[in-house]
Amino acid sequence: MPEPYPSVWTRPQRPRREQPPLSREQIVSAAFDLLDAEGLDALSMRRLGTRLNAGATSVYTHVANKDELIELVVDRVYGEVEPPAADDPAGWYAAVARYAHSLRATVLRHPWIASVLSETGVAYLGPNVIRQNEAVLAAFEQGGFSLEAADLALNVVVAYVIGRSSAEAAWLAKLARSGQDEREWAARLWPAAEQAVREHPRLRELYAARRGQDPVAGRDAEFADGLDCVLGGLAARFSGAAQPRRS
Amino acid sequence: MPEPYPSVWTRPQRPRREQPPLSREQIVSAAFDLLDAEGLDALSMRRLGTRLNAGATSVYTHVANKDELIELVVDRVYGEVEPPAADDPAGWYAAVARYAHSLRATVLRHPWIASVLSETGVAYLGPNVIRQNEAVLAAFEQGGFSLEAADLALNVVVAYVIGRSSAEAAWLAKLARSGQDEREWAARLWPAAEQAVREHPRLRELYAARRGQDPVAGRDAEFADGLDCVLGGLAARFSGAAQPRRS
DNA sequence: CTCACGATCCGTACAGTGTTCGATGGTCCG
DNA sequence: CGGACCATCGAACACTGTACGGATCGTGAG
Repeated sequence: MPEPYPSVWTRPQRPRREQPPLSREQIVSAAFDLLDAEGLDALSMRRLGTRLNAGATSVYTHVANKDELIELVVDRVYGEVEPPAADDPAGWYAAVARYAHSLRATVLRHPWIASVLSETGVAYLGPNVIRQNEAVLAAFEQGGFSLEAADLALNVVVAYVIGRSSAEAAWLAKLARSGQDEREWAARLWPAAEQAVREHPRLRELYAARRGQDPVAGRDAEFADGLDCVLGGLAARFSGAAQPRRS
Repeated sequence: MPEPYPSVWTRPQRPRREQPPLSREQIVSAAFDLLDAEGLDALSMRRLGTRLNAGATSVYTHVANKDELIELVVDRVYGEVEPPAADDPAGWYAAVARYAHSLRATVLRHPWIASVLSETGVAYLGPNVIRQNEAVLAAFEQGGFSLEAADLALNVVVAYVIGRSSAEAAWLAKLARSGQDEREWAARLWPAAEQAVREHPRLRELYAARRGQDPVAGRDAEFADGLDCVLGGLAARFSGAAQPRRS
């Protein structure tokens, strides 16, 4: 590569500090956009840098790690979840159900988060996570749960919602990567699936029944149904005054 | 680097095909061992190759992708889970509970799987997964669940178990990476945690109560308790004859 | 027996990755 | 005006997954 003629004219000449140079806030936003637009694989420090009109490694002045960056982004995602309102007049059941739906919707809106939640292990100390957990505990208490029962209930609900929507999000992310429509993909999957369940009558029947149904509506309904079961179980055990069996 | 004197003598001379050269089975086993021993980051195609006394890229003859390799390993992990026995005399509840415990134990035995499950989205077509799902469906049917109810119940249980134990596994994996003891780590985390929940009375009380308790036993008990709630909810809704609310 | 073929293996190479380090140069305080 | 700070960034390091092409093998056909 021929070295450019060195003179005042060829030299980049005052790299102009024109942006409010950089800030953690900005960086997290940019990373967030990048993730939403192109998925987890597309987030590299270099690309993030250039997207900020900054050098590749300038990010490290404001963020120690890529991991740390991701923790920050994860908490920002949690910021989109609507926590249950204190003293929801519709009762704890409806409040928690709304929360669960909001949590799932948020995960599905940012499917890349699935691949990351299991590494952070639900970023325990993020301020948004903490605020929401407190609010959910309050909602359960309002419904007559003891604090220990509320804790147990919170963990059950979160586990269910995250477990379920992570799987859904992984599916959506795979779809997005391959750029195909959901029905199209499902069609291509059918032969393999039918082959795989050939010897398993129950699964075969279920798969056959699901054929040709609207997958989105089906998932929504199944989530709601399952949530109903979970909340029902919690209500039966705790609502009113009871204590959890242990401790 | 000085080129070695080229002659018959310096040339490596018949690289001797001595191993039963390679096989998908072998490769998956080696990857499995590597993952268990050193975690997900330690699995690179090159290291896997050398561990097999094979060249770095020889693996690609038997496996198309790293992703494909991981799918295979995941299904092998599922092979360790004990499916519920058909016609368990203890009843569907106990059978499913045993299955849930086995699933969790398996995940915790191989914590790296947490980071991978959410990308594969529960490797839907792996033979082991399918076999187990069929068995669980059977167990539910034996308990009087309709097939649709059994499907719903299966998904609820799996979501709960995976959601919960993924988070636990992520925690364990982080511990393993840092090489520290669990109590040690917890001690280092305390100040930050207490700071974070300062304004949140419920969480603060819960954290304080947990202080100094055995974390392993606590997690086991909480899992069992939560599982009880979930299964209770399912039983209340379906066991006996009822249908799920939405067909 | 010869020879060609297909499968297998592996060295090399490419385009990337996260992260470290040292130099650069702008900004502000004394 | 001097000097201390500090954000920025280019270059470099040790890796990564994988495509490609040549080498080597077992095997079966002629």
